Amino acid sequence: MASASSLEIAVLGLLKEGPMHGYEIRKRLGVTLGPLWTVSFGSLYPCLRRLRKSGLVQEKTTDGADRRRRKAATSTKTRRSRKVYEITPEGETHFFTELEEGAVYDTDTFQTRFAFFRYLSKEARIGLLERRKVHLQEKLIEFRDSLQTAKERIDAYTMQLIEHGMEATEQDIRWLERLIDNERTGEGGSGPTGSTRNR
Amino acid sequence: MASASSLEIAVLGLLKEGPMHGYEIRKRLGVTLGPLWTVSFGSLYPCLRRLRKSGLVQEKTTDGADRRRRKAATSTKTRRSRKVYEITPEGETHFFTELEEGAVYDTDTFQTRFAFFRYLSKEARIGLLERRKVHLQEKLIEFRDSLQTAKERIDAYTMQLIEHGMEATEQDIRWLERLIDNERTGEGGSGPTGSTRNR
DNA sequence: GTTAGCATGTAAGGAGTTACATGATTTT
DNA sequence: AAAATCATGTAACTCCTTACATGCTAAC
Repeated sequence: MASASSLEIAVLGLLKEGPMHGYEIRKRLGVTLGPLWTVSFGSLYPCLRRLRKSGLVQEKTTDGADRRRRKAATSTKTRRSRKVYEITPEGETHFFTELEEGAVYDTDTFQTRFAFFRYLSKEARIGLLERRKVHLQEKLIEFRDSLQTAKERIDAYTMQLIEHGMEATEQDIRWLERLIDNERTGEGGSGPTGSTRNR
Repeated sequence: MASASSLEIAVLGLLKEGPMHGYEIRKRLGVTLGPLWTVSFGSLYPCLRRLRKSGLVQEKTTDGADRRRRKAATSTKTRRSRKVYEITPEGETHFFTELEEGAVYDTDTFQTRFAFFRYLSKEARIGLLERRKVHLQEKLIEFRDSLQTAKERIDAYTMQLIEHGMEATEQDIRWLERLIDNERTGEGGSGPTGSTRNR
């Protein structure tokens, strides 16, 4: 069971909220992970097949009436035969393991974990945030070294690029520091922790 | 001649400074495009082959002494047979076309163009910066709509993700505005334009 | 003489995309 | 009846990566 892609994690995390079919998963991805995270069907359906083959999700056995046999359904929308997937116990285990152990070196990977932070303990959340912070600080040092070493040889535009990269990284670090602070003080009002377990 | 990848543009741009072999190109990419831009050889060499087949670069005919025939060279480092590439006139044309017409929707694509801004006219530079700015402003609107539409349904952590995404985008826009301003005022001190044509 | 660094290249594979193919249901 | 939307899936392609294979030259 090789390390899962961000998409696999996101699908598992979404299915934890309840059984869903592919088309719906795609729509919800944009809501849960931010409007910029979109996935094509050509990527999503093969992903679902992989997850099913690994036993991390399964096709839901349509409880009660068999959808396919009904004609002219009673207001319950029938539509085309949809495959509704649900997460398996193995999928849950895998999801939690991946969520905690996930690499923090890649922005996408980190953001995918972050979007499902509500499923982690406060300690695990702080751990991931700290690891991400350390990584960004190392990145910042790389930027500084690069400026130091190449100072004379680099183009003014490259300089702008590097300086802007540093500013963006510094802003990311400040964001992480605020989040860590929020977690530590337990926050008592509109903060993250207990909220939005809306299901 | 399909639209070139960022790597192809970067290689052509680097070769405009003078003939180079693959190993050296890789080292210089990090200097010109910032420390985070690295490419593996497994990606670079096939790219060079593609560029040669398209006639955008050519193997330099070793002027003067033929490297391979010399034994025990006279202090000039011989090393292993290296293939030195140089940009062709077609490559130059292609480079300029791609540089000006390049998409601004993708961060990598834009940054690659930006790193070679010194080869563009002030008007072309301002044009690209403005197009990038418009794109980021549209992205910002997408973020805002997403918050508006999903307000009630989204998790507090997703909210943090979206808000941070917006802050980062706003910072990017301010950076672009500063750059546009610099270009317009023609800047008279340490600004971009005339500097660093150091070769 | 062995290790480190310079130098080029191939093979396999991962993770995504677009375009295509198909078909059901709802709205106009 | 046509068009839009819901719904699933495959095929071909892109662009990158890691791991491997090879070999030269300089330094210890």
